[in-house]
Amino acid sequence: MSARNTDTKEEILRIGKQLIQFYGYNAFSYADISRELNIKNAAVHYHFRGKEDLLMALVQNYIDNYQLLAQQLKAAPLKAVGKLDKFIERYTLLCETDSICIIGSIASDYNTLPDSVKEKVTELINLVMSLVEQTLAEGKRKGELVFTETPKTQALLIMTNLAAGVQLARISGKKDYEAIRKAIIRQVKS
Amino acid sequence: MSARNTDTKEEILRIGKQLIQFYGYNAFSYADISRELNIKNAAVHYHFRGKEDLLMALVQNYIDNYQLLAQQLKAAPLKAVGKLDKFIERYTLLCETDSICIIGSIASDYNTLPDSVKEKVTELINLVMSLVEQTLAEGKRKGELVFTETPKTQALLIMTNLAAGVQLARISGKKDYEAIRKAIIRQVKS
DNA sequence: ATAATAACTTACTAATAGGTAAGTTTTCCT
DNA sequence: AGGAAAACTTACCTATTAGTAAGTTATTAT
Repeated sequence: MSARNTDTKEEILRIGKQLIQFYGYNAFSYADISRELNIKNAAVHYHFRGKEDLLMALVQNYIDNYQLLAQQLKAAPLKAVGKLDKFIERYTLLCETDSICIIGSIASDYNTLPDSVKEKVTELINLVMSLVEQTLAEGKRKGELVFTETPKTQALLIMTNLAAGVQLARISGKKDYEAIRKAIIRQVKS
Repeated sequence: MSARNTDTKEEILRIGKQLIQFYGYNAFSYADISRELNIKNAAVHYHFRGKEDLLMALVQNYIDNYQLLAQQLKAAPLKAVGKLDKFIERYTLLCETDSICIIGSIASDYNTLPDSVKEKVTELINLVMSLVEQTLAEGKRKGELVFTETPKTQALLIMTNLAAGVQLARISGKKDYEAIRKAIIRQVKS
């Protein structure tokens, strides 16, 4: 309750995030959100004019979040493998709640989305990709990581392993995800 | 078969396949199918009682198709890389129509599906995974392929690269997919 | 030729979707 | 204390969804 509750907006984003990662964008409704928060449907529309706006805000939220992670990793006294681990950990957490990453979720519904969202998603992907790529490049330069592909390509391989890894885990179990996770590290370490 | 049209059922499956790979399971309706085929909504229900039954048939269709591919590859006078290429080619084709693989599409909507479908999808994944795994194992045994992971893990890596590769291509373009495709081959060749 | 049946169409449901306009309550600011 | 503005609720609306029952037309088998 904002004038009743100060953070309904953030709560909506929180639930929205959960729903899109668990069910997918086209499989949840404003009713799902309002039910969960014990508010009315129109209250959700008050904070986010339409579903498109909610998704937009959600993607922006992820952008902010990954920008923060990028900063933290830059400042952190961690080796490249440690930084990579920090990144991978996010996917491991998703996996534990049978959720998938928002990029994969949105990619699957991509052809049903308005252009505005598509552009924001491109922004998110570019950010995430360059974060991984730079971590890999830096690690290689410092001799902490070893791989033969370009950092960009290696980043693509890792990202796709993770994104589809959490998707696969839903169906064939978490062991497969764990095998993937360990293999990713092995491929750039050694 | 059909009084008016002999292959309406197969046409429905064809369109259904396209729709699920382009829009996703929760984003298409029987109306989309009937519009495309110039038949009425109820005609689709005549052939497939409900959307669940259609999806079920669709997944079974893929199972049949991959079983056929498995047989063809077994009989084909191809080296392991060639067999792998045949497999990868399917994803490359998907990519060209901005479509994604059915496994990734279903994985994204997985938590909205009935148990019956979930089981069939597991069957499909097991089939596809073992096809790749066996191709890799055989290639390694014959000295045609070189990789350090177990065939099972290497198959997981390749499958996730491809599944998420076509998803990513929707957003960030086909060049990224091509980079992934080439890297997959490099990783097991030489 | 006809009866059975397969393949439909017509004409409906009931439920849910996303969304809006107008009114009400709460909080904030002066 | 008294607005103004923010944060809602109430009460709708229209479109679409999956789905069904009953009737119609075409095909097939006898």
